[in-house]
Amino acid sequence: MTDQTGQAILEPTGGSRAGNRALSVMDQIREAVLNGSVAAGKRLNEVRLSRTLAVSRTPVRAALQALAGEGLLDYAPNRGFTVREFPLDAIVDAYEIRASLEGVAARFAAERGLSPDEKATIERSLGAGDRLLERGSFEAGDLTIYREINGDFHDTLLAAARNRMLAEMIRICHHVPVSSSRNIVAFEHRDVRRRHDDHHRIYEAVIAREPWRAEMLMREHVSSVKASLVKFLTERSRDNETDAAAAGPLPG
Amino acid sequence: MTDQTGQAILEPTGGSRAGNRALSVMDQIREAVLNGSVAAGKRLNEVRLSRTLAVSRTPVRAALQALAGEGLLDYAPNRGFTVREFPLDAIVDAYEIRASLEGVAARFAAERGLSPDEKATIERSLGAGDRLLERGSFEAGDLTIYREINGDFHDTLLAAARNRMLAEMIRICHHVPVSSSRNIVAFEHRDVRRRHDDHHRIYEAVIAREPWRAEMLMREHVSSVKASLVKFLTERSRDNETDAAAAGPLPG
DNA sequence: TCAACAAATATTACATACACTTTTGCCGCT
DNA sequence: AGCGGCAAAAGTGTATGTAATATTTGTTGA
Repeated sequence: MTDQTGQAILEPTGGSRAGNRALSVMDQIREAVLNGSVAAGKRLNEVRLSRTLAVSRTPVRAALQALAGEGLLDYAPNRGFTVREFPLDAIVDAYEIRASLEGVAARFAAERGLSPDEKATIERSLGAGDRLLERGSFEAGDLTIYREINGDFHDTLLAAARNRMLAEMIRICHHVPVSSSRNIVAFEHRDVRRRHDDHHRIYEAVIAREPWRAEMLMREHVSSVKASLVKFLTERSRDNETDAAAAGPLPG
Repeated sequence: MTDQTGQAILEPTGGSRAGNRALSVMDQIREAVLNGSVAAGKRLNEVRLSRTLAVSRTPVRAALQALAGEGLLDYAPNRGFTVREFPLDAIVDAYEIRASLEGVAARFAAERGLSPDEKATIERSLGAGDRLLERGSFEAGDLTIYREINGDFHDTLLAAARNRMLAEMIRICHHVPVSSSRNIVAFEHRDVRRRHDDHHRIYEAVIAREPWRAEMLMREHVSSVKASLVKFLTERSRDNETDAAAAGPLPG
């Protein structure tokens, strides 16, 4: 068992969050888990992690406990923490859950109304998307840009829902390893255009204060992303003949 | 500031979970938070807790971390953990979120089907409820019994959904302080009867493999519980003229 | 060759000491 | 009195040692 793989990716950098090594360590471990550099099911060794990250075991333990709370790790008494397994089923289900939750968020936003700032941000996002899609085809980097635009739209609407529990749950859905949106870039222009149209309609429903229509549209919107993902994953697993359980990270 | 209140409720008992003080401490603190014996917004002092519970700070910190992960506590660097505030709005929203999530769970259960054991459990729950409701009025303790019946129904359907993330999120919704179902017992016979009828219909939809109907029925079902809660809370806050922010625990 | 058991090793659980940050409260000043 | 600043106190963050538990390794006997 040469299990020194993976954990070498983690580097003893000071980390971004000053004044709290536990949080910094937490970010680094989460990053390593999300981008797949530590394999699912793998046991995370405290002392090795602390050596690798050049801190003591205490902040490492704190980080592991917090990440278990986020649902990224499993904990078993006297056996420590392991990277949680996310079979393909669970990943697809996570989209379904997210669709439902973001639907509620859209409904809340439509009920509660948007602040001027939020309106401005969303309208900027919609305009930027329109301009990006005008050309009819994508150039290099365009998908990365659209991902940002897409994130602004969803984040702002979620903020307008004004509910912390909802925000945290949706965040958890986003933090599913492998399926994490940043790993998915291989979408076609037509798909993106249709989703951007969805954004327009959702925003109209929110502005028109039509909560249930907003919810329904948002649900359908996220569900369609799920459908694209499934299509992408099945095609990919047909191409390279690895196992279909979505073990490895997707191509960036 | 006489802030030694509340924490005196916690006792240095060995705790139920053997072999792991952190988990035992976690259970005790959660209990204290859920039943309202430590007030919302209050700061949880590590050293005092460790003295009260007769353990060192290490398992206390672990427990606090985990509870923060459950969403019951807030954490701020260098300032420790505080009991999270749940304004009435957030409590009501939590029911809305739960309605959406349990709806998805019912859909999944209808798609995936129930095991023979699960069918048996649910049918037992339905039968027990029928018998309890036959008399037309409640006696002392009947509501407690029905709470158990109700719990069996929902738990079993959730298990049949076969999705861990969903189960954890719904569990979080259940663990909202004050609103925690065990604190709510003041429901009328007619309400319970109607909800039990809901259970029958939901089960029929699940057995008939009608996922979307099951989802819709479950959503409506949980939403109606929310409505009852709102009615109950507003009436209560009209009676005793304390603040309407639902600060104290509800009468058992 | 394999199973069962025991010693050795590895790893986590807990306690505690020290470092650093925040809060408290006192004091002198205006 | 009210305010600013400094020092003491309290509290959290981190490191590390020890105890308890799990895992591996090695040995023995069938």
